[in-house]
Amino acid sequence: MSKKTVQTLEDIARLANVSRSTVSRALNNSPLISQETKERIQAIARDHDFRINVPARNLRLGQSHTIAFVVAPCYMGATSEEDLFGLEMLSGIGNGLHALGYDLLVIHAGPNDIAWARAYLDSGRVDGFIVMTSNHKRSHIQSLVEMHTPFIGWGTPVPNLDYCWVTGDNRAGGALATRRLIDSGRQRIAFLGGPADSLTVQYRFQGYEQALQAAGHSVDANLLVYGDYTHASGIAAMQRLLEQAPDLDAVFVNSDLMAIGAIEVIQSRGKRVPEDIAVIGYDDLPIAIYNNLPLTTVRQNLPLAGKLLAQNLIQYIQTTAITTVTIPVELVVRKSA
Amino acid sequence: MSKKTVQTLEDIARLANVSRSTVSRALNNSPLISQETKERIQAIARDHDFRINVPARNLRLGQSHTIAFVVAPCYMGATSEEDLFGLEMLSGIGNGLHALGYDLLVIHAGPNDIAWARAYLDSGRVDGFIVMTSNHKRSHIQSLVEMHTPFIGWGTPVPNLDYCWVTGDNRAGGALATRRLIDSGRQRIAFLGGPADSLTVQYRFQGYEQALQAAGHSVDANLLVYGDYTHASGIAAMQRLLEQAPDLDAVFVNSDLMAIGAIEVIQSRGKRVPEDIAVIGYDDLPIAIYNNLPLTTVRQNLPLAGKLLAQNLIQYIQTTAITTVTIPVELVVRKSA
DNA sequence: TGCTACAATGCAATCGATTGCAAAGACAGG
DNA sequence: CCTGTCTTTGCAATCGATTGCATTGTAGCA
Repeated sequence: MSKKTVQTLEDIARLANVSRSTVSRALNNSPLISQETKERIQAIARDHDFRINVPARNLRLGQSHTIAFVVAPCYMGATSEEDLFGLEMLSGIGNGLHALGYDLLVIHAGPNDIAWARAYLDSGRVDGFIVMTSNHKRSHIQSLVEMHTPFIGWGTPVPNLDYCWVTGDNRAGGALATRRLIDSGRQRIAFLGGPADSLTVQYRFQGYEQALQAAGHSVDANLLVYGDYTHASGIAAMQRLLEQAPDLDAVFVNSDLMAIGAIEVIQSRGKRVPEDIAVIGYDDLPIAIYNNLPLTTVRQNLPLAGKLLAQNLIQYIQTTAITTVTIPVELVVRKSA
Repeated sequence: MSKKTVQTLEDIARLANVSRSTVSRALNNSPLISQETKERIQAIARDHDFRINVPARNLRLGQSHTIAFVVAPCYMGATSEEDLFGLEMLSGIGNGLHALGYDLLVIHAGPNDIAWARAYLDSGRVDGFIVMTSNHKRSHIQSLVEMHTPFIGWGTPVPNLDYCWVTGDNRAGGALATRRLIDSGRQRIAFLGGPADSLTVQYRFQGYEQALQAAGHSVDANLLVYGDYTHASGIAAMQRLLEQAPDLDAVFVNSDLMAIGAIEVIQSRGKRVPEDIAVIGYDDLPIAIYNNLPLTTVRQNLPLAGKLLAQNLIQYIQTTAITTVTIPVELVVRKSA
């Protein structure tokens, strides 16, 4: 690409007949410079559309003004529940960072090490990280915290660890879905969860439980079943559910993928959705919208999440203030419930 | 994050009792340094797990060793056909770049300007760009070429413009799908395209045409109809198609989203897929797999595409050699055809 | 007029790595 | 023993921007 004539502060300085310190100060809006000079210099810079050399500034300032978004290395289709909306989230993060003058780097890292953290930090390429909590072992998150790595997590927080995070309100999500089912007159509402040992799932269950109790129902162990977020596990879990409780008339499923599997099973048994059995999913992925039977599902505000991740991480970097935020969740009503 | 004791070349130099030039050369494996010293220094660096300061090196070298992936700013659901597989592609690109020692920056840019190019280049933050051709006006791609911007495009190349690109083989994709339909005995095969003025669509049509002719069939204008890749347009187009040619028994659709819409229409008219009308989509998005009726569709090898984009762009930056590659495409046979 | 105070600007060091050139040491040939 | 050659290493300038401190200029005040 053809080089411009005006490349450095020095060049501007020459044009303006001042020193390069003055130019630097003028462009940074320092109060040391007279209004007049400031405007003159800024005009010159604008006219030659001058772009400051970011690496040089970063070197001098000892920071990179860049944040890394850490993603799992391989996306063989739909890996984890929280991977799927990566791009949508990335967009929010990108905008949030951009507004604060930061750039967004994407790095790929396996769940098996956290060497990337030191590597990227020590080499001065990034100032902090955004990680999907679910992609990392508990112990890794803990290491990050212990090394005082500047990072923020997306997803259900690891308990007893002081770090910045943003998460969707799983309890509210569970309650919202369950309440909808109750309100539409369902009596036997099942819970088809993700992995039972996942906190995320436990919170959703709590929401489910609370909503039931608030309506005078109680939870029936026969109506509880767990999968691993995949389509196949949704099918298997739904089959079990129908055996344990053939009389169920609704099911709150922890992922859209499992929900679609569940619907297949229900329909193959000759029952109708939602007339005989209502189904609510979670995540609001594209597959929920364009499914043959559009899914009623729980959606998180991803653009907002991205923005908060960006803002709070940078706030942490600048002030070491630890913020944690739980963002609201909404029910998208379509055809399945 | 706690600072390490060994941070700079100077620190290593002190430990090894040499000058910092020697350390620099040793770590860069310069032939000027004796094997012995080299190993000694490298060992020290390793033991203190030293990470070189990348911004400083980049400043000195006048390059950033960073590539920007340009994505459209807003993902309101399924914007453009080629946006959806962003993350999968990103993964391939990331790996390709990483292998070559480059980092991956993500920048958001509207289709309405290309100021980002100059801004990022002049500021020295990136060495080149990867852009989705379909997200930019022809004139913008042309501007990029004229400014000698180092970039590579993904998607059908703009004609008569010399630049690096990687694209899926649309002609082959069209032919592959059509041949499959012919081979399974279909007689009246329709073409439901994306925008008629898009080259991508025209190539797919050519594949369709060639396959028909090779089998002794010819193209019937009544079997041709166009949409804009969206679900809604798929529905509308399919309705038109069924009016123009009620006797059709197969349709090759240019996107999975439209294909799903088309199937809805077909089924609502009381016909069966694939028995009465076979449907083949394009892209192999998750919605194709998990659709109620899993879609037979055309898939591009995105991880490969990403890797090639990375490699060829860097090759171009280093040698200004313009490479263009058309990657193969495969048919994924599921239930719809 | 002379002195202080302050506003505006310039000088030069600095961030950390690279690299052309100079210098030092080793060694062989005469 | 001297000199030329070659290998190995160090010195110091450089990339471009920031910033503490010194300097210049100007105005205010007695």
